[in-house]
Amino acid sequence: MIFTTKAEYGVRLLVELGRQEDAGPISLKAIAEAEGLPLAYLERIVALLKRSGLVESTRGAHGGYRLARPATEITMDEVVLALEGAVAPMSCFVDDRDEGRVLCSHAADGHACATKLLWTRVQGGVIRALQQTTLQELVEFEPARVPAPVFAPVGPSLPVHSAA
Amino acid sequence: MIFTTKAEYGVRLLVELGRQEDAGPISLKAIAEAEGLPLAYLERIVALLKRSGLVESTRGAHGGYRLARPATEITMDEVVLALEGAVAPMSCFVDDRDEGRVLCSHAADGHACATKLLWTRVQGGVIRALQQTTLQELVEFEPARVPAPVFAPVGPSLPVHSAA
DNA sequence: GCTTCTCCGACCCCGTTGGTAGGATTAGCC
DNA sequence: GGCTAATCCTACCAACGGGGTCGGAGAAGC
Repeated sequence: MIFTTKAEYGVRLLVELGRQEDAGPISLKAIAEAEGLPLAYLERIVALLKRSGLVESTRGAHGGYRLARPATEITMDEVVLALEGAVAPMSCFVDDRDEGRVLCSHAADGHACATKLLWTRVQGGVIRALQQTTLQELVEFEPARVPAPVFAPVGPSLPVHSAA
Repeated sequence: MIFTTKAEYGVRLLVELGRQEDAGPISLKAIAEAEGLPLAYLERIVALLKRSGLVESTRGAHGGYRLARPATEITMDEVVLALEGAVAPMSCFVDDRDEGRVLCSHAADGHACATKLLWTRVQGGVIRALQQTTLQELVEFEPARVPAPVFAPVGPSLPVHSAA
């Protein structure tokens, strides 16, 4: 599993905010009820989004959350980064920003382990997919409770399937 | 984290086998020592590879493992599938092969949740990366203890770092 | 001052991961 | 036939992180 429920819930939360972008602040309680998610858990999730500057909050009665930027300018790589921390295929990838070298624990003597090539490609694929998706797209994908079209592939046709 | 150590160790094991493709069967003990991995754990991992028909074994003295097919014909999506099970971005993606519909737990009423679009794209990116990488490539990437080339980044520059 | 919110930390359950232990089976070799 | 080197197989275990709850403290509207 690539992502945890933090990413799932967080994205759904943002979609909900994006759907009513110019209404006032929306309370977590409303979102929790609309999406059927546990309120207390959402609190912790939205804190991550706030810390990353993706949402803003108003405290007190009639307070709530709103997007800090228009939905068209929020890409999913920021979102997932805020929610999950790094998007890394392996634990040895967590901190790979030292002059572009990716360190693997077992490759400390300067030679790159073969798996690095693979994980790097995978990571590239994930990040590219995230960067190319904006919050606005997701909002438009499911504007309300309209029965969705038979899932017409938006974007490029995706050969998605476990090969099994 | 996308993959666990099972994938990591399993791939390294296969690379080791691919590196000596036409020698006789190679014992796990030799691989464990060469790669610095726990033997008992490798046993369980290689069992997964065998079950999927990626390696063959010879029991008894001077026995060991060898690739069931040439390294050029082994793609990483098979390998990862064998080692990790399905490659799914979210738990609701585990079994998505019923006439192309992806089921999310909370979207049982026929409407697709917005996040599905995102997870589908991500999954596509991962699977594409895995399919396009063969074992042979990895073997050639690190044929021996030669210091690796400076590792040109695949894809766009990666803003990968933990924000936490 | 009450209510409705956001905020924040502590806590807890539980499945999975990573790894070990110990043995049973198979097969080459003297 | 025995010894030994290997695969096999099952059970067990500790640690960690994910997922979630609880209780309460601040902030702001009415």
